[in-house]
Amino acid sequence: MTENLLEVRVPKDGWDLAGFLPYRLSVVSNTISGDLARLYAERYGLGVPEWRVVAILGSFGRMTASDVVERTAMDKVQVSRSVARLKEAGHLERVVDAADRRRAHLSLTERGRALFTDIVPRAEARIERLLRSVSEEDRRTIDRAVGILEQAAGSLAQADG
Amino acid sequence: MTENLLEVRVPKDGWDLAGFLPYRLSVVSNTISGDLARLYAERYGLGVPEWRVVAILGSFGRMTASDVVERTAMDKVQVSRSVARLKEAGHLERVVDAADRRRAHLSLTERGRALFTDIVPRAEARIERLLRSVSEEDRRTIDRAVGILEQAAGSLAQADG
DNA sequence: GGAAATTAGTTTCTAATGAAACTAATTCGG
DNA sequence: CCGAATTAGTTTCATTAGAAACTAATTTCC
Repeated sequence: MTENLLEVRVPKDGWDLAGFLPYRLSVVSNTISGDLARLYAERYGLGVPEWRVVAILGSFGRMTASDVVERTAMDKVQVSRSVARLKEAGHLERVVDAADRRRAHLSLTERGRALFTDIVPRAEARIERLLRSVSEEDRRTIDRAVGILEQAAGSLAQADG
Repeated sequence: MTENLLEVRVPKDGWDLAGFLPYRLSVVSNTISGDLARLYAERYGLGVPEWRVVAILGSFGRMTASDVVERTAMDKVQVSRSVARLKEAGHLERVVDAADRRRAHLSLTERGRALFTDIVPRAEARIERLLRSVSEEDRRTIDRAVGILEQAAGSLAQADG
């Protein structure tokens, strides 16, 4: 009765994509992210990567683009472009570092901070709606599971690819 | 001590993207999918959408493109293109339905089936490597959590967007 | 039976993506 | 110090994704 979880069975001629962890995760994640993406786009004209940069700066304050890359696991091209758009829109400002002029410190402007404090509760509300019918205990299960996966995926990331 | 899981706290001036469920899920999911995508691409010259179509047909046998869309939550454009490439590569064949000539039945060719049976164990092995250090109990936690999320996300999907 | 609506699937067009090359500033090694 | 290597960040370019329009076949409904 060892159920062979997450691994499913090797195909004689029936193997089920729908039971395959990476696939299931991507469907779930895309569905949820898509829902939020709609919120950001419709209401604020903001793409997901931009929102992430806002969220990071809103959460942790001033930092460089490289710091953002490190914290978000976004790639630097995406960060660079998001920053450009956000600056354009007046949501953040760049201050070139005096000591090392390759680097620039990013921080939210007044406008950017307003955006941040406006979005966060709405995003929370979306998640709350999603989890409306999920019990407190099940939420803990989710939280725990994601933590486990983060750790596992982390080791994967550093062990090359 | 109610810990307010997954919801975190509303920003006075500290709200943490890194604790935000959609974000965490997308990082985890992208890391894992990225790893597999590399396998498909390097070894078989196959993109993720193509692989999904192969996996579905390999798992469930003959079906139409619409059926594939329904089972995978991929969009129809992506399915259409994947099918075209797979046909080109000789991995699947299309048989137009006699009764309804808009529809075509897709199934793996010999080659396609060989591809499928070759990939599946390798994909499984990757997942096994990922979960190497994860206990049986934690695997069950993951499985349960993803199931809960699937259900929650499912209700989200049908309640418009 | 035939115009209008629906469905299956494809094509087109634009925007997003990411790898790789590039620029500019800094550090390292001798 | 000064040339080579490194680092921060940007730009270019080719691919990919996805929305919307489109084609073709089939239903619906009067």
